[in-house]
Amino acid sequence: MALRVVGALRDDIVTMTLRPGDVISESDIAGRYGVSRQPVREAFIRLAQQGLLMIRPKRATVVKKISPEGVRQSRFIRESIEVEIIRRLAGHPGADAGAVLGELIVEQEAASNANDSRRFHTLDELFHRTLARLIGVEYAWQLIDDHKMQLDRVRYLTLGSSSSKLAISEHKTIVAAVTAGDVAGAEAAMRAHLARAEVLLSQTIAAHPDYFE
Amino acid sequence: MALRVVGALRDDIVTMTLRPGDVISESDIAGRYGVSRQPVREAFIRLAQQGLLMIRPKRATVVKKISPEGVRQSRFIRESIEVEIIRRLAGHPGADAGAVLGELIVEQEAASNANDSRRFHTLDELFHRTLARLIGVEYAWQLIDDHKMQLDRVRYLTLGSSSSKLAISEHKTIVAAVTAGDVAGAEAAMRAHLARAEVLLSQTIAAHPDYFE
DNA sequence: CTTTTCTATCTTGTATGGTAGACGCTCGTT
DNA sequence: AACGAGCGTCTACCATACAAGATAGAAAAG
Repeated sequence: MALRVVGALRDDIVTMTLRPGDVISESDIAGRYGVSRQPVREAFIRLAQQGLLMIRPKRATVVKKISPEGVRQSRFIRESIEVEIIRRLAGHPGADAGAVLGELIVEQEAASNANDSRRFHTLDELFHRTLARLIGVEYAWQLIDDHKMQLDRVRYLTLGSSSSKLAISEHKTIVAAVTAGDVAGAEAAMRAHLARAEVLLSQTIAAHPDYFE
Repeated sequence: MALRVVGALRDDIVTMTLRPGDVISESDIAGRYGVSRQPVREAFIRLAQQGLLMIRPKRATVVKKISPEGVRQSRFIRESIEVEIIRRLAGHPGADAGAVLGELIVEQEAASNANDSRRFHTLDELFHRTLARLIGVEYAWQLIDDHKMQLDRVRYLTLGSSSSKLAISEHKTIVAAVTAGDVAGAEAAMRAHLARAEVLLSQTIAAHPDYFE
């Protein structure tokens, strides 16, 4: 049941129901979920290790503000790994890689046309995860996923401004380069695709400066 | 004081004082360190999140066996990031990069000549961390450090077989390529340097099969 | 002798009480 | 009026007690 608290709190944080800077306490959350303080405490520890909370001994626990530097370095990590993935994939593209990825893009177009940004986000994530799976490093994506929570908070603030058409176009470019075995082209396309998150961050900082440190 | 337990247990695990597969319990560790069960429990949670322990509900807690697949993927992550680091560094080598790294290599040679493998290991780690710092992504190295614990357990099993001379030679090759601005050469040197860990893993699995899953 | 069932014991999980530290407010002093 | 000291209150932290599940071994039945 402590895990339930973890999930609930994490959702509240990434959906900005609990906003950066908000102060919470073990007793507070315990009463809100009808459990004891102990499971809440353990949930706090888990979330603090994931960088979502900041436990201040003897004082209080606050929802961590988003660190622009941290987001920047998370982006660096993601770009490093995804570039390596795409290079290896373009170097040895499996037989069914093009088909599997193409199928995903079709679904993304459907979601985009239906203006279902939530589903598009899920499919976008699945696209990148599939790239990792195709070369047998799905665990690596799991790592990215952990560090992506910070960026997801940013993304949630700018929902609706989803330029899904552009993203789909970039996905197509990537897949084309992969199936053609064009390593350098695939790498460049991936870097361009990921670079768009940079402007997203700048815009969000300007729009919500109090959520950042 | 819970953090003290975390540190002590982590040291015991990476130094193989607590071996993979060993069963421990909260009460056991609590009595051993003269504290209550609660701090120990929180320490277990932290170490479980770091992949060193496996909490089996209502049964027991075991020191996680080393997953060859996990080590392999950790190596993939590390190689991805370090290659990206070295490429950027070779592309824009700072003025003092060569001097700083050269100084570290000198110390490594001293440690190697003195057969101080413990100090050499520290200096080796510092070398790679410095590479990250030189392009402003020290946080990225911190990530590698977390995932490196698994490999450190392997490394501890094969202490003494440290081919430090070879490592130093490879470090020199890397630094030379960086100062020369040779991006491709630096990348190749780094990949070769990291690839040696692969054979280390195979040898260790053969020598201690019961420590792996 | 084999198999099955039940119980004793060990484990983690949860709840609650007490402790020490840090902040903020009030009251006293200058 | 302005500043400082003291006290109340809130916090995370630790210790203890209780509860529930899972296993191992003994005992009983076949």
